[in-house]
Amino acid sequence: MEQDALGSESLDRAFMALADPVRRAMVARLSRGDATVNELAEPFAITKQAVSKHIQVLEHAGLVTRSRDAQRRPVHLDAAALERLTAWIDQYRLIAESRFRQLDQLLGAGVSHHEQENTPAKKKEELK
Amino acid sequence: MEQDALGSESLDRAFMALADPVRRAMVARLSRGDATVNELAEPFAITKQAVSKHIQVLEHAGLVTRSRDAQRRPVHLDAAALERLTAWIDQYRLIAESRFRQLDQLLGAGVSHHEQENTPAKKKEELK
DNA sequence: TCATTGATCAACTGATTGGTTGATTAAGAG
DNA sequence: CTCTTAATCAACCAATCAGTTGATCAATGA
Repeated sequence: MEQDALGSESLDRAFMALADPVRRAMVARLSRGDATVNELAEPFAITKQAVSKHIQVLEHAGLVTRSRDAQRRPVHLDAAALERLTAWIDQYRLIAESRFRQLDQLLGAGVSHHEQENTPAKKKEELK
Repeated sequence: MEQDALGSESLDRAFMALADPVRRAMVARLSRGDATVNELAEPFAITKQAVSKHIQVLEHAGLVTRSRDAQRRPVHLDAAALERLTAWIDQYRLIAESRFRQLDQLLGAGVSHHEQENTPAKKKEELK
C-alpha cells in the first residue's frame, strides 16, 4: 500500500531540510547555478561552519550533490529529488481533491457548506 | 529579500510538519476523509496527547483545519495548502531544469557564457 | 618549503522538540 | 445530578538541533 519507494527517513530528511529559511534560500540560489560554501554563506550573518552544516543537511537529504574542483566543493541542486517531494505531496492532494469533488456532487450544486464530512464507514485497522 | 508571498514562517511550519512520519501518515489518512484525534491515534503506539500535539502542529502549519461536532473535533485536510507547497518546490525545480537544458545545449555549441555557472566542465549527471 | 584559501571536524552551549503522566475542560447519556 | 467520552492543558524529561569558537585538513600558489 505504501508506495514509499523512497523510505520514510528519506522524506523526513528532505522535508526537514526545507523547513528552514536559510536552506530554502540556498535552494533558491542553487536553482540558478552551482555555488560554493562561501558563496552560499554571503547573504547570511552566520559563520561558514554553520553554512557548511546546512549544506550537509541538504546533502544528507539527497537534495544536493557535491563535486570537487581544486579546493572548491561546488554544490549542485538535484532537481529530481525536488520532483520526488512534489510527487509525494500531490499523491495525497489529488486524493483529497477528488474526494471533495465527489462530495460536492453528492450534495448537489449550490449547497455552500463548511468543509466537513464524515467518512462513510469507519475502518478500524490495527497495525503497530 | 524573500519573494515568498506565503511568508517564510508559514513554509517553515508546513515543511516541518511534513518532516515526521507520524504526521505524514495522518495526512495520508486525512486525504481519504476527515477523522478525529482518536481515529488518527489508533495506528500508532503513542498517547492521545502526543497525537493531539501532532495535529496541532499540522493545524498551526495551515495544513489542516478543525470544526466542532458535539464532543468531536474532526480534522480536515486542506488540499490548497498542499498545493502551495508543491508550487514553492516546483518554482525552483523548473528553474534548475531549464538551466540544465540550457547548459546541455551550450556544451554542444562549445563555449559557455553563463555568468552564474562556476563549473564549465560540468557534464550530465546520472538520473535516478 | 611555507602561507593562503576553502572547507570540515570537534566540542560546547542554549533552545527546541517528542513523548510521557496527571489534571482539567466540554458535551452528552443515564 | 453523576458517569463516560473526546480532547486539551500543564509540567516535566530525554534527545536532538542551530549556532558558536578553535583546531585541522586539503589543495594551490609563492
